[in-house]
Amino acid sequence: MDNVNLKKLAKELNLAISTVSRALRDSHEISQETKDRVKALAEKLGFQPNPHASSLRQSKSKTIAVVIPEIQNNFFAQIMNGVEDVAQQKGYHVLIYLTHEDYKREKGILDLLRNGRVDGLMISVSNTTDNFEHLQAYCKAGIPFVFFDRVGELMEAPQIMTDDAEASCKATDHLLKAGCKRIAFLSLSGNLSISIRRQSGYKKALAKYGLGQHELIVECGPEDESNRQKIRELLESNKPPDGIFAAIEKFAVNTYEVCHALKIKIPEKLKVISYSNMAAVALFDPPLSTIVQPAYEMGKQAADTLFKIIEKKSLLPAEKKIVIPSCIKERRSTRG
Amino acid sequence: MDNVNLKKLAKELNLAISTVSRALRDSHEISQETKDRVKALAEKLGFQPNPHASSLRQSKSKTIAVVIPEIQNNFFAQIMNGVEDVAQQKGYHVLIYLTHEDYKREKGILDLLRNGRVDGLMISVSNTTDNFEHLQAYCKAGIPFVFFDRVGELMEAPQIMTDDAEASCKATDHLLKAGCKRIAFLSLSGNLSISIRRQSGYKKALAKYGLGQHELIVECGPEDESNRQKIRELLESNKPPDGIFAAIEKFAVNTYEVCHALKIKIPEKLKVISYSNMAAVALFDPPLSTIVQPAYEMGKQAADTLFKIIEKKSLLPAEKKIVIPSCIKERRSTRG
DNA sequence: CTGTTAGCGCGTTCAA
DNA sequence: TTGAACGCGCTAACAG
Repeated sequence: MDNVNLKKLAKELNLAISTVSRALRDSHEISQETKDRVKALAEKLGFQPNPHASSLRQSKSKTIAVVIPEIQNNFFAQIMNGVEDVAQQKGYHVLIYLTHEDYKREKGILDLLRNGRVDGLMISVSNTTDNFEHLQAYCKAGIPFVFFDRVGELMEAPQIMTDDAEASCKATDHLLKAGCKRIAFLSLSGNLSISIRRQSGYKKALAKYGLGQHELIVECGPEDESNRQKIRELLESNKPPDGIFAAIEKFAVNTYEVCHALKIKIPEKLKVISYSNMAAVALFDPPLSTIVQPAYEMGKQAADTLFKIIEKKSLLPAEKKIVIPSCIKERRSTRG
Repeated sequence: MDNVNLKKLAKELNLAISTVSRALRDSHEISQETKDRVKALAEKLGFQPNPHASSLRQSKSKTIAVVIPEIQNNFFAQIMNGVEDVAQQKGYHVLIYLTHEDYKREKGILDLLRNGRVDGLMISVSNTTDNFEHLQAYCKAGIPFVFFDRVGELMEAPQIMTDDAEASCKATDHLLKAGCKRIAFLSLSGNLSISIRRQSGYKKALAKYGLGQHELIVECGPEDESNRQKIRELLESNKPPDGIFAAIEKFAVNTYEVCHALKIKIPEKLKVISYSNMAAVALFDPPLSTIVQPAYEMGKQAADTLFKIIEKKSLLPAEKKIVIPSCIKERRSTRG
């Protein structure tokens, strides 16, 4: 079994447990010879210190948690990639939790993480989360945590996000320059700060062109069929839009599905642009113009920031709110 | 801080620590009145037992690990989804580790997991893994673990996989029926059992049509540019294939990229089918025919099986090797 | 340089 | 029905 522990090593070597412990941790107060003997045996028996014992002793778990709405979305997958890279390099372990956009689940998960299981956590909140009480507790207790992408703007915790308003403004501007007169914005329902910022960018661009009265916002959600229904109604109305800006990838896919079904030509009849991190959008019919978020980079930054807090390094004001720009990738779906 | 522990509760209530402990675990030897008092205070103070202490005490971590090659692949994302659902329901935590198809990394991760950090683990091995010594150790130690998809066929551990040979045979057959005479198979390099089984299905179908001498196997890897290079050479050779069967999604994407660049018409000049779990392939130009693996189901099954072992339930022989069928989704890329 | 001792917080004896 | 005491495996303070 796995009962190869310090006690066993100590007995085998006729040393005290603490000596073995120190030898393995390269303490300067142990002779080289002893170190060598200890390490040789540890290697031979494949010794691995029991993590729970050392966590208990040091109040340090060498583990962080990542709480995200879903994983079947390239954006969050890339985030995980970035986080895992940093964590693996730091010798940390990563717990993953999915909220499925459900506030209750999110709260339940956070409750479980309040007693030392992890040294810190990063979260992108669910779209049904409309209060932050479950997170306030962490703030007060001084437990390290950071927000990324879907942040709690009014909270003290560090936030890693993208320039949603600016990018959305540019995307809308791009549609307008491509000739659109009536642009619909497919928004993620709920009161997430990113939704609000993306909407505001959209509105700002319209206003700039004097089209403020043509705002057309459709709230979509996690269910494909319901989204398609809404989009179909929109496109079959007597004043259909000639451009669609989808706040998340899923809604662009739903739009394409409806257009294919209704034989609506993109970009001739309808131009489409969307937030998305999927590389394969370049192979869509037609290739989809996208706003690409630097997801991997965000994951890394979020992890780096979290580790800085964990290691009690003080954060500069500029490090408490990191905004990384997204970039627009123009493709055929918005060709003028 | 988080020092709300048994001791604190006990002091506050004028009870012994052990009494509080038992009350919270609903021991039958505690009076209802005491239980109520204890639970009320625990609730009020938001008590959460220290997980490291109980793990240490009970040699049970309530945590499992999932080791996968990458997360930025819909198949593995769906696997995670299935696993996480089961785990969350069972009150377990999920650690995620990415090997990036690197044997060394895989071995390093497994070494870290050998001493009680997790109660069990599931793994889909990297394609550079050609020996299973790092896993044999688990077998011998009797630590619960299961393989899924990329399994170690010769090992004792339970395996959850799909009918690779049959599905690949059917996919090749489908290409042949669509009129292909010369089909190339884009194989994942390395000696994974899934690669071998997928190849064998491909070969079997060719043999059935008396085309055994036309086998055309191209080994691809994780690097896009190198894959595109190989595919370009293949398609520009003097005897180019009229059908391509991609063993993994990535290679189909690479094929499409090359075809778009070379203006090779799919399906007129070249028919393409691929393993893939991406829903958006239906929006490709042209829509891509795919072999879809029941990834979410596999993740659930793998987790279920793992928990059965963890809970010391004996496994029926039929549960030690679970094969779930994939299904073929025909789309325009293979139209005859 | 090495050994002895004392907890970390919990669950589980054994006693009362 | 409750309490006192022990130990899971490890690290750190204190001796020598």
